[in-house]
Amino acid sequence: MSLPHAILTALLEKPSSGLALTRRFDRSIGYFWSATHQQIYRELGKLEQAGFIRALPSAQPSRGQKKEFEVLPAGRAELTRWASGEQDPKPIRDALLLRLRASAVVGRDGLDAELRRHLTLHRGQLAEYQEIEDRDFGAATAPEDRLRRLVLRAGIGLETFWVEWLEEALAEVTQMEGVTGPGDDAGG
Amino acid sequence: MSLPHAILTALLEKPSSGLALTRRFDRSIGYFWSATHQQIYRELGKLEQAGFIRALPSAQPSRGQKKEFEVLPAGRAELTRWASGEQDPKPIRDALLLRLRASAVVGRDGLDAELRRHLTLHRGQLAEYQEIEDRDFGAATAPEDRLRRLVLRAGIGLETFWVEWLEEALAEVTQMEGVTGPGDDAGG
DNA sequence: TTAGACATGTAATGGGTTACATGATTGT
DNA sequence: ACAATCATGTAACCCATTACATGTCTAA
Repeated sequence: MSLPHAILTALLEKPSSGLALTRRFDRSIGYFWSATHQQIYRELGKLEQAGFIRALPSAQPSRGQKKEFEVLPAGRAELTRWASGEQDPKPIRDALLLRLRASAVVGRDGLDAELRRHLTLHRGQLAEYQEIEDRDFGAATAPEDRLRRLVLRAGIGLETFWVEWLEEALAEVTQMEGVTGPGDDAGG
Repeated sequence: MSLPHAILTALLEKPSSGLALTRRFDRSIGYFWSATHQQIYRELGKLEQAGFIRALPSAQPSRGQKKEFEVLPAGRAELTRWASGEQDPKPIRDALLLRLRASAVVGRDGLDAELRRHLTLHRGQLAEYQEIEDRDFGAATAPEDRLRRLVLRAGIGLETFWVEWLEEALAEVTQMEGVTGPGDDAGG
């Protein structure tokens, strides 16, 4: 149950409309918690019902009209409660690793191309993060900035890990080239 | 749509009953794709319907009776197709990072305790992985073993990243101690 | 014959994804 | 008038999670 809290955080940082939130979830917040506009609108409705947020008085309540939300004290309290509680980390759930394990059984056809593709994607993401760090956190000292920088550095660390691991994986798979494996149809 | 393929992979490695699969998802496979027994039973039903797997003839079809499954050629073909296709990596979705960002807005109460708790959990998981690597992959040379080792090394790399990042985060947060931040109720 | 472990399954709920629908605003 | 874009919203489907239900086997 993190999406409502992601939205509360975003709205505390800056009151916004549903579409503006969607845009922000495509940028900074989406870097560690993605969401589509449908999820966001549905959740905004629930949060309003629960009394955690309200539409800014200026906004007309009609379809197609912009409608901005702000967080109410109850919403801030709920976010504080959630942020200060306990929550176990979720186990890894990664399809590429699963496909690697499957490749060990049914053969490595197309595997190195896919690894190369992922390597390119992760290098791009890493470059994007590093650009943000250089631009926005040159000499951050305020506590909020330090925490936000920590979050960004997690993204950088994760992408760095993937780049290094993919390079290692490619080296291994390339080395196996020509070697008979199950399902490769090279050895019966 | 990875769970059915995870099950096909597991069944190709060794035909099993639903409960036996559940056990294996708690160990090796679950290290990168977790699933509960309910998910597994439901998916086994679908896979059987689709003609990808079948119950071993020996198994009686009654409730409470063990029922073992094996993969049919169509199932192997489907797994091959899936493993050799393209699939983009999913964006990061991590509640702890979200809570850190929320802490930047509502205050850091209880944050360092939670970071310490996560650090302990990740250190434990890392030790478990390294034990498996030492025990099972002392001098692996077969292609399948190399791929399985690569998967394990991804787990090790990820846990290593988290341990290092959490240490960095703890140092930062400890350094902020006593410094006024939003919602800390130390500065109004 | 009862308790406990083994084994499979149903039901309810909620989140995530995709496709589609509707209205408002702006520029030409 | 028209098209494009902005903006909000509905509907359907699937997956994941949790709680619960049912039957079998084994051994005290």
